[in-house]
Amino acid sequence: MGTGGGRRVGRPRAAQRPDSGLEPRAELLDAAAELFTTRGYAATTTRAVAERAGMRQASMYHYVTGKEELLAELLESTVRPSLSCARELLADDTAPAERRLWVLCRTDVEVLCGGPHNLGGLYLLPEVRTERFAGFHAVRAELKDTYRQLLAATAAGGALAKSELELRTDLLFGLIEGVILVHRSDPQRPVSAFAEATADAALRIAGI
Amino acid sequence: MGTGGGRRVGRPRAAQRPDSGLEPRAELLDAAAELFTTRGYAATTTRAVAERAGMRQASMYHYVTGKEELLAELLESTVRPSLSCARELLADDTAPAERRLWVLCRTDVEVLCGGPHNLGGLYLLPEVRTERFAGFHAVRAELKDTYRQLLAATAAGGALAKSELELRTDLLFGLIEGVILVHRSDPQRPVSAFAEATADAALRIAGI
DNA sequence: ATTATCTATAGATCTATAGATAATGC
DNA sequence: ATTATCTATAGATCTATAGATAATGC
Repeated sequence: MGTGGGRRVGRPRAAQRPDSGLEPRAELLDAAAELFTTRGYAATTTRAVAERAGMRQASMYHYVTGKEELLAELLESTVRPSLSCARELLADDTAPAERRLWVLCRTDVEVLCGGPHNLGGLYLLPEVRTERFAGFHAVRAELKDTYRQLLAATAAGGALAKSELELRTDLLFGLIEGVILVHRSDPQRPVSAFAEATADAALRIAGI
Repeated sequence: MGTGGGRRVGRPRAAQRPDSGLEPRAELLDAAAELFTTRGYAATTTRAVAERAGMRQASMYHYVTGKEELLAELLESTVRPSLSCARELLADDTAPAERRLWVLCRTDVEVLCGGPHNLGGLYLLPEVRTERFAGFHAVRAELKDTYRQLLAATAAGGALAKSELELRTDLLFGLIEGVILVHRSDPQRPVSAFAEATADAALRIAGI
């Protein structure tokens, strides 16, 4: 028997709503993603998250320890697909580095802007800088380092001094992480074309 | 008699501290800038702002109506210098548009990254999207439009179709607004050289 | 019996106001 | 008298826990 449809163990929910088909924890993550990105993390209460997920505030604690856990999981889940794509591209030596860097940029933009919520916006929250999110910072650092290595492997990048390479990596990665700001200014633009245009721009920034 | 030194009317403050030389309202704005950018707007309490400004929580209400007013004023004060610079550059037809656009980018980055606090980071707060900050959105829109006009006045920009021009303006403006993210990744970098490098990158993004 | 949920609530905030107080100014 | 500040606090939250309840499963 699947998740939906069948009778569920436990006291029924007070507010019955159409079955989303998601596990309760996924419902909570989904609700948190929506609220954190639109209202901000600190401004979102546990009550708002729980009610949007279809349960009462207290029931949320059956699945997560609190708001922080939701944010930490959302952050990491946003970087991980990009990171695994980045690792594959770094290992693949059949294509030129310029092309692989372009593909990485495009993929990243598609992930960041393509989802139902602007999850990429979470990177920008000031709260995220704290120690609590060390796990996220670790995967993010590894992703950024892959950008740096791919850039260094290009013809133009290989000729750069170390500090110049770092600067270009920062600019390039900054454009990609900040792309959500650009996306916000015209959400109607089709994501696939937008991702390609941004990848073009990213390579121009990097001086390729 | 100047602001500092002389005896002041009114009950003395409970916690005497070295005179900052600022008016009380400016002390509050300064404290708010620091706290909003580092901890986030929603996460900052009126108490934290007031105490950092050297007064008790309740005393803050003698100068401002609440947190929102502080944020609104900080936002507008960050854009206004850039906007007046932008207007001058738009009117000045002695220099080529390419050069004027470059100068605007450099100035903007210096303003955003040069201050004692990363005020530019406030642009990114989700709370800012609400109606309450319409004044800020108006000046920001005018600044962005100046970027667009300068870009359209360049040789490369003049050749673009309307939608392509909008896209390039969005990318260019997005890099500048998001530059604070890049600055964060290495705050040690000297601002003036960083501003020039970013202006170079901005023009490359725009396809110039 | 086990489970997922509920209701109720203690304790910890946080905001904004009321009213007192300690200066200077006349 | 005027002013800038203070202390105190009411009212409104918000979080996290305790304990009750209504399902299924055996």
